[in-house]
Amino acid sequence: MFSPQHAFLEYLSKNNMAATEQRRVVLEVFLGTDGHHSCEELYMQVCKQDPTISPATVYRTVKLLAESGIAESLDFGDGVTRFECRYNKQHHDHLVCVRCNMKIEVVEERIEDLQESLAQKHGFTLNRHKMILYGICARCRDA
Amino acid sequence: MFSPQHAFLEYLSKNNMAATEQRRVVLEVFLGTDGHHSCEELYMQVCKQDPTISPATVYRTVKLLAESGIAESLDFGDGVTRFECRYNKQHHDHLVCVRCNMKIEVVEERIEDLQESLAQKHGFTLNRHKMILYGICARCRDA
DNA sequence: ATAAATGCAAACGCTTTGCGGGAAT
DNA sequence: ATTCCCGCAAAGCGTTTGCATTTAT
Repeated sequence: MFSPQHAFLEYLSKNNMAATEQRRVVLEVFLGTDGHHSCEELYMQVCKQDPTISPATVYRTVKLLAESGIAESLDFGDGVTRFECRYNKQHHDHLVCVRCNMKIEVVEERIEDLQESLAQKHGFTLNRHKMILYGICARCRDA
Repeated sequence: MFSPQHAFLEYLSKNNMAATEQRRVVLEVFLGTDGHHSCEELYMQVCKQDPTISPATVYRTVKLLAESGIAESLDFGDGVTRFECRYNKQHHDHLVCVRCNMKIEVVEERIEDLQESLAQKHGFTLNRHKMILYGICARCRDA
């Protein structure tokens, strides 16, 4: 009832979709790799578990994970869509090191509040936002 | 001395690049269309002025505009890179209506400050950031 | 039995690139 | 004269899709 696995099964049955072995494997791999991963990266992991699963199935399944709210898609601007787990996780933004690509998840309530009032000031009902901070991390600067 | 045209010529000569008619036309079109435009959109405008100019040249020239600091590339997440004029314009972020695609340029100094201190708190030297707020504009909500 | 999901390979949309002829320096 | 640039067409990239077959319901 409170696991992402269960949530996914519920989403599938609610939409008359089949609970296939491939979908189970993709979800398992997705949950097992924390961080922010592309479909290609996930596919490589999936292959280790079952080499007969195709890239197309990974793309298709990850899209379902996003639609069901278990995954969230991220665009760091390098042409690749990445995904992170959103299940039972609070919203956060990202701090990205432009040198080593390290990514830190950050939250700043005051920014969120200001975004909301900024949107309101312009008559907008805010749905969501994307905020990515690019810089150089401490380790790279000292290196 | 203070026009984008001059700045571009200077950038070109500094890098041993030729001041061609095509580059002049692309710059002129870019400066003449305010807002946020894709290379394809710019190409269509360019064609009206000179139908012999190729898409490839538009892509190549716009890239030069970005490298020279006259243009800035924007990624609103729909798979198309757009460009806006950066010459003598202050930094700003964007508010995007997810329904009609209207885009408003916004600035909130307090957010900028909080971003800076948030980065510092994590040991980052901040280079730049991307912030896009997605929502529904007043007109679309009332419609 | 029906409807849906899979693997495969081809197609997609945006963008970049190799090439030979042509233009700027 | 040399270097750089252009237009063209082809390739590149991550991702999506049509199709015939296999699988879940």
